[in-house]
Parts: sequence; structure tokens; C-alpha cells
Amino acid sequence: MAERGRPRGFDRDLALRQAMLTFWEHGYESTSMADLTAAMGIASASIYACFGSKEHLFREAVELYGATQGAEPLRCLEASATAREGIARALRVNADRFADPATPPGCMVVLSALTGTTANAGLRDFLAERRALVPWSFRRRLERGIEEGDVTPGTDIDAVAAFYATVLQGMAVQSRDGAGRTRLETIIDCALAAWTTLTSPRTASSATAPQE
Amino acid sequence: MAERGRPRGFDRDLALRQAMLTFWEHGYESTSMADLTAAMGIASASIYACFGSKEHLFREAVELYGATQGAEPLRCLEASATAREGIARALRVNADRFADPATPPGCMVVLSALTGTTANAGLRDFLAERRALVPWSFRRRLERGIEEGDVTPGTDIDAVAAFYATVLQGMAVQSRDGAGRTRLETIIDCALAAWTTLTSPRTASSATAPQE
DNA sequence: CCATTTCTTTGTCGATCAGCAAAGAAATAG
DNA sequence: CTATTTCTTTGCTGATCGACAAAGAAATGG
Repeated sequence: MAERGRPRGFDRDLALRQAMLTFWEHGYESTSMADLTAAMGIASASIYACFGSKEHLFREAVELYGATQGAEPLRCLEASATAREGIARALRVNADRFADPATPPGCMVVLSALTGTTANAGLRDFLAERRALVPWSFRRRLERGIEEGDVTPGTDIDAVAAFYATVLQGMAVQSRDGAGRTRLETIIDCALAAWTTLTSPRTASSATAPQE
Repeated sequence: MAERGRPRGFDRDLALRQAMLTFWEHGYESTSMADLTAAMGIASASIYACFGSKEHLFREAVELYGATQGAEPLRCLEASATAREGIARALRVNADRFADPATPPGCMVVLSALTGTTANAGLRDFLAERRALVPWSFRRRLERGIEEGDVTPGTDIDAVAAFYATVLQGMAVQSRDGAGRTRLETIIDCALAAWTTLTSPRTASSATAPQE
């Protein structure tokens, strides 16, 4: 059996990983085909033959990012005994990844296409959908926490999920601005300081809004 | 006296404002000179004669953004009676601006150049410095709060300032993902729910870290 | 061996990029 | 009026953009 024709002269997975790192570092639109050929070590024609287009390559790179960087935080979220510990661990694992000197700082899904030309609006929507998975998974974990008794019923879980997702996105920006692991950990500690209040019977808005 | 030579045929302030809106919407690198000539209503040669270069124009646009969008939050921060109210109001005013349908969503300083080519690293540093002013002003307000007695002495004001700045940056991303004013308000409420704990005698890290 | 298939190399495509030179237009100074 | 100054319009520059066509190279099938 085997493969017909001339075999591929490069490692597809490795080349994709190099492309991911380049997109992660410079963003989608600011990464040129010349950048990619240099990073991947192959000619542009090989990229088109193997990945279809720059946009196709980017989408595959995002999926690789999700599979490699996103899996562990999600696992922690689900495996932890309580919703609080799950979200806390997910944030801390992400902090480790964001500040890992072996990879570009921050989160690729957050940083690589927040702005751009109207021609690439579809790509930005694609990334926005990926970003929406975070508060969605947080929310689901909180629901489970209510069922299992570690989260107070009546908690505004939509608000809590959106809040911690927002902190995570802010951490991605902080990483780009030079924040290291310990700095991000401190920020997470601050965010977790809200937990008890947020999961008390009264909702977050009714508890704080009247004061100002 | 008056001016010598042919007078300028366009309103410089208005043209700059149009440029600001375009950069704000699409980011620095993704805004082409063609986009700018269309938005500003003048030819590229006029832009170069009046603003020097695309980068110069962008820097001026950022300063206009700071003067128009950044002044009010800063004023609220300083004018409020307590540090808590000051930071809360600064966040809420920013939420209003981020979600204002009359301007692009989110914060120009956060969104317009988080990634890019190595050639524009200087511009990104410029924006990073502007971003650093936010936690810096929060920190100064917290210091004043300690002096005036509305913030508990011993509070880790660096951590608290970094935390609320991070939430603000996350809100900028949330705006891009479609979050409206009320959604942002809810997130602010959640962030403020941490205040009492964060300004209690024990530091944030010592209060929460041992639990996980 | 030869035919077929698949990948790589080389070269190049038209479009667009930021930027500017030169000429024309509109004001003031004398 | 003419001379000078300044801005606008027009048209262009070399570089770079993403993308691909054509030819050469390396494998399998028969």
C-alpha cells in the first residue's frame, strides 16, 4: 500500500507547530508568507499544497493551540473537586502557559486577531467563538457545583463565569506587557478573593451596586 | 500677520479624529493609507505633509484618544471620595465608552497593536507604556486612600491596582466580542465584590493561596 | 524498464503596501 | 501686477503582499 508519489520532505506536524508559534507571536495579519516559509523551513508552494491557504493554515494552527495549550486547563476545571478549585486551577495553569518563556507570551486565541481588515472578519468571528468557550465551560462547571453542593444555589453563574473569563483575557494582555508567572498568580489571587461574595445568596449586582 | 501661502483645505482636528476612529477600529498595521485617505477625506500626500508619516499620525491619534476618552475616567478616579469609589467609577465610565455605539468597541490603547511585525516593536512599547499608566494611577489613588483612611494600611496596593487594570483590559476584549454596557457593568460588580477581602489586613495571596 | 503520482523548486503574477516627487492651485507680501 | 509661500492633486516608485503555474525530482505500480 503505502503512499503513492514522492513523499513529503518535511514533518507536517512540526511545520504546523512552527506556524502556530509564528502566528502566536505576531498575529494573523502581521505574519507574512515570507515569515512562514522562514519559520517552517519550506517554500510557499509547499505550504499551499499542504495547508491550502494562509487562512487555512492559521485555523489549523488555532486548533493545534487548543489541543496543546487548552486541554490541560479544561481538564483541571473538570477534574477538581469544587467549581472554585476548578476555575482557580484553570486560571493558574493558563498563567503558567502565558508566562512560559518557551512560547510567546499570552494567549494566541485572544491576541492574534482582535483587530484587522474587514476582509478577515470571518477569522475574527472564528476566534471569538473559541474565546466564548471559556465562559461557557466555566458556567457549566458552576452549574455542576450547584448540583454537587459546593456552589450556593441562586448564584449568578453567568456573571461569575463572564468575570473569570474576563480576568483571563486581561491576563493575556498583561503577559504581552511583560507580566511574569508570579504577577499573574497575584492577579488570580485577587480575582478569587471575590469568590465568597459572588457565591453568597444575594447576587453580585444587588450586593455591590447600591453602594455607588 | 495671518498665515502665508495657501491655507489648508481641511480641518486638521477633524481629520485626526477620523484617523483615530479608523485606527481604533482596525488597529495600526491593518489600517492602510488607502483606508486613511478615505476616512480623512484627503490625499496621502496631504497626510504626509500634515502629520509626517503613518506612525506619527497614529501616535497623535493615540494622544487624542487619551485626551478625549481617558480624561473622564481619570477625573472620576481622583475626584471620588474614596479609592474604592474612584476605581469603581473609573471602570464604569470606561465601560460606557467601550460599549458606546458611536465609537468602535473596546479600548484603542489595548486593542490597536497587541501584536505586529518586529518593525513596529517601538509602537507597541509606546502603547504598553500608555497601558501602564492605568495601574499606576490606580496605585496612586490607593496610596491616597490609605492616607485618608478609607483603605486599610498594609493592603497590597500593587496587587489591587494590577488586578483592576487587568479586569479593565479584559473588558476591552469582551467589548470586541460583543459585550454591551450592562454585561460590562456586571463584570465590574463581580470585580468589586473582591474589594473588602482585598483591603482586609491580610494580603490577598496569604488569604487565598493556602486553600488550593 | 516506463507510466503515474505527488511533492519541491523556481519564477512570477497582479494587487497593494507606505511614501514621495513634481506640477498645479490658492493664499499673502511687496 | 509679480514673487513667494504653502497646500493639493496627480502620478508614480520600489518593495512586499498572498497566491499560483510550470518544470524538475522522487517515490510507487506495473
